Amino acid sequence: MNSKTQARGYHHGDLRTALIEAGLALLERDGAAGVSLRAVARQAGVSQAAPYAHFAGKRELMSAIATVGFSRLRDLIAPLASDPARSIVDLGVAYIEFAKANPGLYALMFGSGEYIDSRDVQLSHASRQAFELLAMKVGRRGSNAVDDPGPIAAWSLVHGLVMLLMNEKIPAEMNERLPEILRLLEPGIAEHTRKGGV
Amino acid sequence: MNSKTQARGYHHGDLRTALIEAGLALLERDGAAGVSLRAVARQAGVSQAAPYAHFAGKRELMSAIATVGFSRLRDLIAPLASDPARSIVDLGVAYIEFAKANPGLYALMFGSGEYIDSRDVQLSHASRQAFELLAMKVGRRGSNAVDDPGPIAAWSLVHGLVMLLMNEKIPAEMNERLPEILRLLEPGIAEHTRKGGV
DNA sequence: CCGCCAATCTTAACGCCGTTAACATAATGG
DNA sequence: CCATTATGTTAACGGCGTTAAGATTGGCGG
Repeated sequence: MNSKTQARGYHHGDLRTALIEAGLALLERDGAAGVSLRAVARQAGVSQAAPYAHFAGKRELMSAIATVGFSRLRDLIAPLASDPARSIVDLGVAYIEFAKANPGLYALMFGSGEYIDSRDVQLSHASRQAFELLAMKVGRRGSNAVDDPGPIAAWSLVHGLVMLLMNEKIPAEMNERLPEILRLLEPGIAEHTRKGGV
Repeated sequence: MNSKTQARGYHHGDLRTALIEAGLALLERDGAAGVSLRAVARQAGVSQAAPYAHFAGKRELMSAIATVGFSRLRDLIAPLASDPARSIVDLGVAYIEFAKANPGLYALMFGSGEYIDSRDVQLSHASRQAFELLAMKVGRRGSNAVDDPGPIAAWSLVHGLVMLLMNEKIPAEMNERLPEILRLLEPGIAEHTRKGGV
């Protein structure tokens, strides 16, 4: 079915990709706890030690999976970020929907350094790309995203909401009031943009 | 040295407490990955299966540790929340400092359900207490915290900031601009309070 | 076309983990 | 005072990440 997922002989053909896809599948099926190198290898129809030909260890596999997650997030919000008809709140809602649709993946992407290596080059590059899309809409023009408190506040608010909702720290009823919550940041951002903008 | 930490005979005396304290110590020394039931038991000078006399399994121990974390957080912010001279931003800064001083513990408290049981009675009670202190300062009077978007937005913003800083998704230089970022929420909260307040 | 090399994959083993079962010890209270 | 019960021990199970040693194979230089 898939392009190269059919293992035939001794060699797989595209095991690296197959392992990442198997990891993504296990992540959503059984949660992060269900993702083990051995389980991923099993899922890909390969022996337990085979992944070590493509990844130095578990953290590297997990980082690769998280990188795929950031790419998907970027692809999801890119059209919204460049569409002037979409508001900041629209962007936030789409972001939250991505997290709710892929809870295991999202938790991996933003989890502590236990599973992934935050300094992995591919990974931090992918996460920066996603962030800059957000900043394009939120930030004041002419400043680079990393120095601008506006986008950072927006990302933090949205990310915090997602985490607290997912881990049941705030009640699920709040799901329907997300736009209302996100809007609370708008006056502050507007004021800040006016003060510091071009 | 400690009150009852000195194991003497066959029976420990207060093993439950000792295990939680050992877990807290390992959490900060080696990170969440270094906390295993066996390591905790070892640290407490007791056999590998001894913890099962006090906890049903690893998740229950971890939940107990996280509960202690929420109690500490509550004790830290309680005086600030009830002091009218302290602003919302002061509260947020103190919160973030707690997280930075206890990164392993904080990550456990707000981590996914993999290690802890979010529905644990003690745990959710302790986390609610801490949240209500925040709401006392941020929320509009007369509404219960859980229904008020203001406190939820404030908590989300602060929590998101902490997580993104800890996991190196935003640069560490932002540490010095936290008050500036937190202030971005103030206009929105003020407006919202005026509209819906008593 | 052939032979060799490097990449890829396998099996086997190590120590660590969570958990359970069977048993030992000690504190307590009827 | 002795039996019950809470607390602790040792031993074992399967699963995990990782490494070592060897098998298989695709591809490239001759």
